[in-house]
Amino acid sequence: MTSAQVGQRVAGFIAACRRQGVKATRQRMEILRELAATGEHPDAETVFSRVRRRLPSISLDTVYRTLHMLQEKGVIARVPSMQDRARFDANMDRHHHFVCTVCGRISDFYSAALDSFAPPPAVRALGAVDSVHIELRGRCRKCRSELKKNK
Amino acid sequence: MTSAQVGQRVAGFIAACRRQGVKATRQRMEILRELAATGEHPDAETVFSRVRRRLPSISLDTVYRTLHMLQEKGVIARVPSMQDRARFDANMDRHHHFVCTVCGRISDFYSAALDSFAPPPAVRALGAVDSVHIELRGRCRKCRSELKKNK
DNA sequence: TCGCAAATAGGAATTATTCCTATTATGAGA
DNA sequence: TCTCATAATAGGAATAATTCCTATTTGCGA
Repeated sequence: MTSAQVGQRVAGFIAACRRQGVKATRQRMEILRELAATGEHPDAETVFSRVRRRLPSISLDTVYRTLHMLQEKGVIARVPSMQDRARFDANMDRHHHFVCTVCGRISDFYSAALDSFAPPPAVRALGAVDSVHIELRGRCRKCRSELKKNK
Repeated sequence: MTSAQVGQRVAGFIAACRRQGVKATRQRMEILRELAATGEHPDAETVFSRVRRRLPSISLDTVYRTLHMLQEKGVIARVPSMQDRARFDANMDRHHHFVCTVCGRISDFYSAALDSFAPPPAVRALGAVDSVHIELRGRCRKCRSELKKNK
C-alpha cells in the first residue's frame, strides 16, 4: 500500500470514528497506519514494537484493545493462523494468502479466478456461506533459497 | 469416521511407532482415538477432558506434548484458527473446511472441483506451493437457526 | 523376567492476552 | 478559545493457554 493510500485509510478511519462518536486517538491512528503500511500481517507484539518508535509511551494493552476494536468495526481482519499469536490484516480488498510453512510469512495475492469461485452446492447442508478464503501453503522464495543452500 | 476406521487409524499408529522405535503408550492411543473419532477439530483442553473419562490420571501436558508429536509425525494436522487455542484435525484425506463465524465450529467437506484447483501461475513469484486450502466461512445450520429465532 | 531409557504426572513457570484503575486526552458545546 | 464530561490510555497486575522440570512409571527389547 502506498503512503498516499495509507493516509487515505487513516483519514477514512478518522471520519468513521467521528460519525460513530468514537474518539480518533493518536494511538488508534498510528496502529492502523502501521497495519495498513505493512503487508506482513503482523501480530500485536510486532505492531507494538513498531508503533512505539513513534509513540514511546504506548502500552501493549492499548495495542491489543485497538486491534480488536478495529477488527470488530470491520476496519481490519484477523487472519487464521497455526501460530500461537493472533495475526491481523489491514487489506480489506478481496484477496488470498500464500503462507510459508517454514517462516510463517503471509503474502497477499489476487486472483479473479479464485474470486469467482462458487462453493459446491453440497456445502449448503453445512450452513450459509458468507465468504470463501483460499490459503496456499508452501515455501516462500526466501526459504526455498535458504533450504537449497542447506542441502 | 466409523469405529472400525478409528480402530484402524490407531492400529496403524501403533505399527508406525514400533517401526520408529517410539513408545506406543496408552495415552497416545487414546488421544489419537479421540481426535480420529471426532469431526470437531478440538483444542487440547477439549481432548484432555474427553480422554480423561477413560484415563483419569492423564495430564494436560501429556495431551499437549502428544498432539504436537502426532502433528510432527504427520499423523494429525493443526488447523489454522482465529481463536486463541490451537485446533487439531485427524482427517488426513484431502478435504476442506466450513468454519462457522458465530460458534467456531469447523466442518469437513469434500470437493473434487476444489481438489483439482491449480494455483494461478503468478503465485510462483511468491514461492513454491505445496498445498491448497479452502476455507468457507459463514453460519452453520445451528447458528443460522438460532439467529433467526432471535430476530 | 529384567533393565534401561522414553514417557508420564503433578506442579511450577512462561508467554500471550486481558483486566483494573488512576490519569490523560478527545471533542462537543458554550 | 475554553471547559468539562467521559472515552481512552498507561502501567501494573491478573488470567489463560501452553511449556518446562523432575521424580516416577512404563513400554519393550533382550
